[in-house]
Amino acid sequence: MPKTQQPEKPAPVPGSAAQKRLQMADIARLAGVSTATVSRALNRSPLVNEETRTRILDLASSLKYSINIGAQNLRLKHNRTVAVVIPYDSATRQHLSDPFFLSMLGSLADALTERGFDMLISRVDAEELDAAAAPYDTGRAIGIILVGQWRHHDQLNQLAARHVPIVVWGAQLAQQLYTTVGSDNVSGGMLATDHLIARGRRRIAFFGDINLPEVAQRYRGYCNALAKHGIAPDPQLRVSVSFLPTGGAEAVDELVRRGAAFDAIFACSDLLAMTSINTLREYGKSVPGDVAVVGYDDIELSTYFHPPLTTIRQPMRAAGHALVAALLALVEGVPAASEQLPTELIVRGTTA
Amino acid sequence: MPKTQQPEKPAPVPGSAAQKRLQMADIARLAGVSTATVSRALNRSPLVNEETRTRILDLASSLKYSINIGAQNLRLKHNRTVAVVIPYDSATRQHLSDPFFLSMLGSLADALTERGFDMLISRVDAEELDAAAAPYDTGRAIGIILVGQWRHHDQLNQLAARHVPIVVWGAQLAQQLYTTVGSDNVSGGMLATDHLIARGRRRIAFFGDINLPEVAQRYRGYCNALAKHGIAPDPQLRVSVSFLPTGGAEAVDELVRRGAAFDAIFACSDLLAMTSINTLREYGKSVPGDVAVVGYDDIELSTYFHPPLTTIRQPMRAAGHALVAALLALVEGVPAASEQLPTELIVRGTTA
DNA sequence: GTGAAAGCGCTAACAT
DNA sequence: ATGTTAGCGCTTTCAC
Repeated sequence: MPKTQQPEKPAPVPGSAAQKRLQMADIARLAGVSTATVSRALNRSPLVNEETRTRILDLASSLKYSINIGAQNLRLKHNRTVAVVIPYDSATRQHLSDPFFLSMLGSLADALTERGFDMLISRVDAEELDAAAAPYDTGRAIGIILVGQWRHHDQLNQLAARHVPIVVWGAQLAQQLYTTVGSDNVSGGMLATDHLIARGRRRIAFFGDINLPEVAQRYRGYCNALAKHGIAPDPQLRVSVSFLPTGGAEAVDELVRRGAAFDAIFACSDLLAMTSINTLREYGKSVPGDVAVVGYDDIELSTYFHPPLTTIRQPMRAAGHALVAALLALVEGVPAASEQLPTELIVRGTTA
Repeated sequence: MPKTQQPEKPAPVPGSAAQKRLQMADIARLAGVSTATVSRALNRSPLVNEETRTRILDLASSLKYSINIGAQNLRLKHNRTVAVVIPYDSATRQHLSDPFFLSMLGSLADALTERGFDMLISRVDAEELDAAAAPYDTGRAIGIILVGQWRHHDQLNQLAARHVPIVVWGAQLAQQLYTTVGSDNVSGGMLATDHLIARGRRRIAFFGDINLPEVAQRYRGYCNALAKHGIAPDPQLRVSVSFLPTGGAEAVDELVRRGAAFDAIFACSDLLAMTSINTLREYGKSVPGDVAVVGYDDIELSTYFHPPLTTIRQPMRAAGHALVAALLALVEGVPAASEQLPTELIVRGTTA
């Protein structure tokens, strides 16, 4: 018996790996060489004889042998996994209802795949944000991409101070130790508001929770644009509303309850814009006739909504690539500057 | 020097792990014990002295030490990672535009998290579906959950024949070696169609690509319901259409081009239903007045659409749990039966 | 060109 | 109650 010890129980308990997985030693035995040679052959080392190499490669592929990445990682102290963390609201524990997130996940998956990285997804309670570092702390992932800054600036700073390689999708803030990638929210807010003003609207409502940094910046852009045209922002027209899908109805109801006159809405997400438009309709208001609406994100459905939604596009593909590039820089020890991606106004039917 | 060898270059290359990560030996040294004791303390073994245990635990937590899961997995031959694979259409390489997928990912994330599993996401070319097994083959994951059966029955059977633990979200088919979890599509199709008939509709169009197994089953349900009321399915009313967001417009256009009279539509996804309704509007047709519409999936937006969408709900939470439960059974070597989850008719405005 | 041996960070027999 | 030791599956020096 070449094997020495058999200490652990071999029973296939829940979560245990499969039983009889082929390993390098098996290939070595079958090829009549040592595991060292198999390893070299598999890694295309020039040291191994042409003939031996092909023999081993053929054997491995006909047996569908794949090298065990866990063991390889351990030996190489390598890792090609990135964790993508999505905070969820612990109060509602609701599913991500915004298609924007899916789009972001898709972009990240693409960007990571292109670079040969795997993507580990985890959801963490937004109130326990330092749990976000777990995949890094345990060595599962080389770094963290956090989608959704919420209002947890301080916790994120703490993570960065611990030297957890982390990149956050969100707004760039003062006193920020971590790297963010986001779209230029101020300019997004301005583009939307400028456009509405150019369409002759003056009573422009703002829908969004300005406690969220990104929304606060969009609001700043909104105010800038108003100021540029000598319009004072009317607090009556700012409705604080969550990103939940009920937001649109709540916001329109609130506006009506306040008795505020308005001829336009700038909503901080397309979903919010769409549900707002549906609610406006119930109040007998037409879009864009009575009320022009601009959304944010340019989710795919916006084109197919009725009327097609004017919106601010965030460049999702670029976002995925920028997030990944920044994270990999951090991992290599290169400080990564925060980045603001350009936003773009997409004019469609809701402001025709 | 206690260390023996220093063979590899320590340069932080791309993808390399961070430099100076704390490990068990460090804690052991600082606590003045052996690594075995640290290991035991960390695993709450009753063998270690109360006082020692607390000392070690305190030390570890104050130093923010986390055990290296890769090494632990290797030693334990354990693994608590499940791969979720989402095929994409290689032709369009398009992002998943359907919120249904996000919802599914959310459910899976929840179900896996509850059971203490991590979720690795990968996207594979739908034409290269055996690449789906890679995370399993390389030992990264203990099994695969594939969301989106498409038309790759044979490739899936091959994977199952290789004993890859795999569970597929989709329809149950004949000659199937792999386990599926899906909703009861036949009954879903019947519920939708029965409901439309009960509302007095007789010329019910069917929108969906019946090359997809799930859609084929829904079509069967549709035909059953029609037959039950002595209505012959009119081929003119079946429009084959993809799940892309342009589908609704294309399908309605096609129907109009055919000159087919219709007073209802059963669409195989909510997205399809919504874009169809918008297109109907462009043709001056009212919903539900001229045309009643039933969708499928009950995505969150359906409630907030205008008019709110009547649809067939697939139980997403249950789906996530069922998929995970089936996979874990397979991993333990227990054959897992395919499962059909009940569907439910949700009546809203589009069939009022 | 190939093999023997050491060790990545951890756990569990087996001592003591 | 704790330490010693072997080894999970792999890669790489160092010998031959």
